[in-house]
Amino acid sequence: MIRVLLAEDQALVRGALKALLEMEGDIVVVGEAARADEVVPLARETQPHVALLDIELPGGSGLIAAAALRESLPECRVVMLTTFGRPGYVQRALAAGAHGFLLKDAPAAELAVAIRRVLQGQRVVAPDLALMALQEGPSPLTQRESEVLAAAAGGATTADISASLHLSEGTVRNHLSSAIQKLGARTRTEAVRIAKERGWL
Amino acid sequence: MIRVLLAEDQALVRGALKALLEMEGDIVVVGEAARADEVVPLARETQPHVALLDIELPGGSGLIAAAALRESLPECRVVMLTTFGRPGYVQRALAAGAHGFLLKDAPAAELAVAIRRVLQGQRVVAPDLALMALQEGPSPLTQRESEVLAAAAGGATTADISASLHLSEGTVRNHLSSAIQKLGARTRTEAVRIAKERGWL
DNA sequence: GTTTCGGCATGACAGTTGTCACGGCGAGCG
DNA sequence: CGCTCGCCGTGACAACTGTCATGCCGAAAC
Repeated sequence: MIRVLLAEDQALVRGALKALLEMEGDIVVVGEAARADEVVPLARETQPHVALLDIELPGGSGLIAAAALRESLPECRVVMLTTFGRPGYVQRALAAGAHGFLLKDAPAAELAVAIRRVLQGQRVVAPDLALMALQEGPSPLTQRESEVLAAAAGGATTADISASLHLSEGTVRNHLSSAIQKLGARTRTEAVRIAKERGWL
Repeated sequence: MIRVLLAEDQALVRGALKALLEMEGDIVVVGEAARADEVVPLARETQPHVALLDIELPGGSGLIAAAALRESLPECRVVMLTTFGRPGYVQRALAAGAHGFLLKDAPAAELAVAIRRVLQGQRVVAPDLALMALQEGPSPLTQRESEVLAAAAGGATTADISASLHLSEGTVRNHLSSAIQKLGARTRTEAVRIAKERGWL
């Protein structure tokens, strides 16, 4: 039997995925987590062969959970599961030690296939996503630019950002201006949208 | 047997929900739609007792599909299913003729229960959502304000909005200013964020 | 029939934002 | 070492944004 840990914040989807997996016969869901910080303790307790992690989880992202899992249970394979094909996520997920990366857009039959492949040591990435990831490349933003842009995402003003990051307003505007140019945007708002679409935020 | 139509854009989630429902024994999924505009034709063909509609669907929202379904198959009950508890959605969904409104946060067991209740003529709304909907009330924005705010959501400038809605720039700024005040925001970006959170966009 | 409200518009104003030029500091590199 | 690059800052300027006062129009409400 393949022992699977399931991390997904929406209970209904989590329950449905469990039903789907257990229809396979040779798969059993040994643990269910709704938050990122529940993953490692639960994995220690249940010793799964594979952890299926949603990338967007409360209590820290699935990426953090994947890295933590890699530390404490190196034997456990990690498959990331996510809604949007943000290409930036793929690189970050693989860097965090994930063995597979699936979209929720994929057909249901593919899930069990992916789990078996990953258990055999293969890396499984949704093909169109892999392509996109190669095309887009990694984020062109420096760390500071990302921070400033992230702070601007919620609608904060320049003054708000400068206060929260302990920078001068002029510097904040410079970083934003740089990010706007790199992303081909015309306003900070547009830059935020583009960065989010690409998974760079 | 209860005949169910399933509309959900993410194939994996759709397949998983189907597996969950069919575990019940007395429920059969007779149709699966990935887009809003597939719902009515598919329903005509498959004659379901209940349609389970995600609110966020490509090809028009689930709200539109619900209203169209109410027109062409009045016998068919409608249950909306959504990710976020945007209170504004509840009112709009009920106005569109939905009989139930569930969150994907709800426990998996609740889904079948809700379907059976709705079939018996009851209205089923997730209790915490109903409360929030009453607290928040409907959107305070006029139609024009909503349109302008929606156009601003993607990062468009005042000039862009005025062009796409055939208004003067001054008028756009007035509508935005009004929306910003009504929402208690300080910038258009913040107003967009607040309106989205409340389901008013 | 007068009042109220939403929509549309103009003009003016202060404040914010995006850009540019310029300089300084520290880290990595040939 | 000199060079580049990221980071931080300043000052200045044009453009954009948010607000306000004021006005006109049509529809709904009293």
